[in-house]
Amino acid sequence: MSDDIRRNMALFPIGIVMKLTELTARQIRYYEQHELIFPARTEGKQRLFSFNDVDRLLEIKALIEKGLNIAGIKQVMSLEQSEPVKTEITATSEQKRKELTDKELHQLLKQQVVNTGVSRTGDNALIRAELSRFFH
DNA sequence: CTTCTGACA
DNA sequence: TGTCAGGA
Repeated sequence: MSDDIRRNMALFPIGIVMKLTELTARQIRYYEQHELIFPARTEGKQRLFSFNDVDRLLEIKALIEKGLNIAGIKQVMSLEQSEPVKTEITATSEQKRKELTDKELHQLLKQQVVNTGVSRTGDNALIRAELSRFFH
């Protein structure tokens, strides 16, 4: 797995990352404070980002744009790297939902969040209800 | 010139 | 989140 070291190899300063991710330095530093990313540091305290860090930032950016806050992103990202639960349960019904385990529910939430996005005005009842249960 | 931390008119 | 300060 020598490719892993390449991906986690700290290479670029925040300036490059800003252009690569379209995020402001403020946001990048903010996300780091909230442990969404952990860039390496030079002796002079300069942040050095790896390819993986950039990928994470892009995911974070996508989730932010879908209306999630730090808490929501943390959970969505920390859970299952894989996604066994397919679209079959996308249209979960009330009854079937009660049978789901918390793990499955989380995966389902991630899918819906990633595919649908969270409505800040609250028009998606199902997602709304579950988000309040897990993200609040 | 670029980045860093802390703070808030 | 933006932005400015003051230092590295």
